[in-house]
Amino acid sequence: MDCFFVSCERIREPKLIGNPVIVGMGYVPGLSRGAVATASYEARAMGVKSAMTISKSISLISDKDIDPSSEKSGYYRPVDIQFYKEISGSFRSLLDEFSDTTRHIGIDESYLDVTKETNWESVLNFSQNIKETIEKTIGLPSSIGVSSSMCVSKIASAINKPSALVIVKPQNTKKFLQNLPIERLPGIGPVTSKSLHSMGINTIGELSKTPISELKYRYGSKGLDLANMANGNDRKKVFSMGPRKSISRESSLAKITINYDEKKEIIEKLSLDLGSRLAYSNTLFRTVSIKLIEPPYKIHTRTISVPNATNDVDVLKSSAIYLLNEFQETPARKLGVRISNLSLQDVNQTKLENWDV
DNA sequence: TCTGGGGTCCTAGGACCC
DNA sequence: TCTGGGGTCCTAGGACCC
Repeated sequence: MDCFFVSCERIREPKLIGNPVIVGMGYVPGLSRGAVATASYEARAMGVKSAMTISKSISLISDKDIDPSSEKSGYYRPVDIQFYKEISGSFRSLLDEFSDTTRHIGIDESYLDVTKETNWESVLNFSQNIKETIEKTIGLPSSIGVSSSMCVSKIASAINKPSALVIVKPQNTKKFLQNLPIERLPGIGPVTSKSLHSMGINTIGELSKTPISELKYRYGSKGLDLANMANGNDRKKVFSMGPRKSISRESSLAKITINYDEKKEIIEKLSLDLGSRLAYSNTLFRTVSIKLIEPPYKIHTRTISVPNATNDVDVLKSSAIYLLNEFQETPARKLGVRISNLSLQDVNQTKLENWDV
């Protein structure tokens, strides 16, 4: 989806269409707080970028709801993740009608296996049809990339945003990737990118010429993935999502605190929050983790596993608090609780226990 | 540059088992 | 008392993604 959060706001508030729009996390209407989650393309053209502070953004584009007379003005809205999730759901089910094999990633991105289309002409029609249907029935603008691999399709979908349709035929893959910066490859973040630049590798073409042995030596299994992607040999298949591996809750503190009771209270609240999600599913957990971010940004994690899978909220809560004990004196800016090692409750559990007896 | 919330995968070391 | 080879599970941290 193109600037998904903004597009969602435009669905329920059409006056935002065509105007600069900024959706901010931690933003409170009327205050210059928080950071930019998503900016419309009109706002981006005026210099607003993701993750920029709202106050910086307001210095570029003032808030039209506050100052309607201003020449350079746009609309600011807080993130309403529940609403976006609803829209995401309808867009996913729409895509599921187009292909048996879909993989939905995050809130606004999906892969479709369209191998059954037999030629590129039909792929083009198919893709245009999807794009128009999403636009007409849900009101969402989107960009689509088509190729013979997930990796190249992803890059292609992003290369001409917004509202783009890019098809890369197999014989053109090398040429397409050749001069793109390595940052376009999924899996290359700030750390890997810096490391590759230090080796003099700046484009995907240059990466593809680097000996695989060297990439493997420096980056382990990831090095092999990089080599494959750079050569357009990404063999990952589109498959539906497996079961969820972990569930977590975290929250940034209004103020950095060192006080143990305050930290404990937050950990308890997050645990209960997680627990309430378990109550209505038949999910069991075996492992509990906490996360504590110490200023300026040092991440600590502690983990403990219990012998038997459970959905007992008290076990969750007391485990989390037990783990917190090690950080009695540590200042925290953010705290989180996570459960993992998930399994589904076995309906025959009781029977089995009886057998054990 | 500063740092929201929810995830996944990988690595490396340690404990433990046969 | 010293310690092979092969394996599993657990934990802490890091990198990355939307």
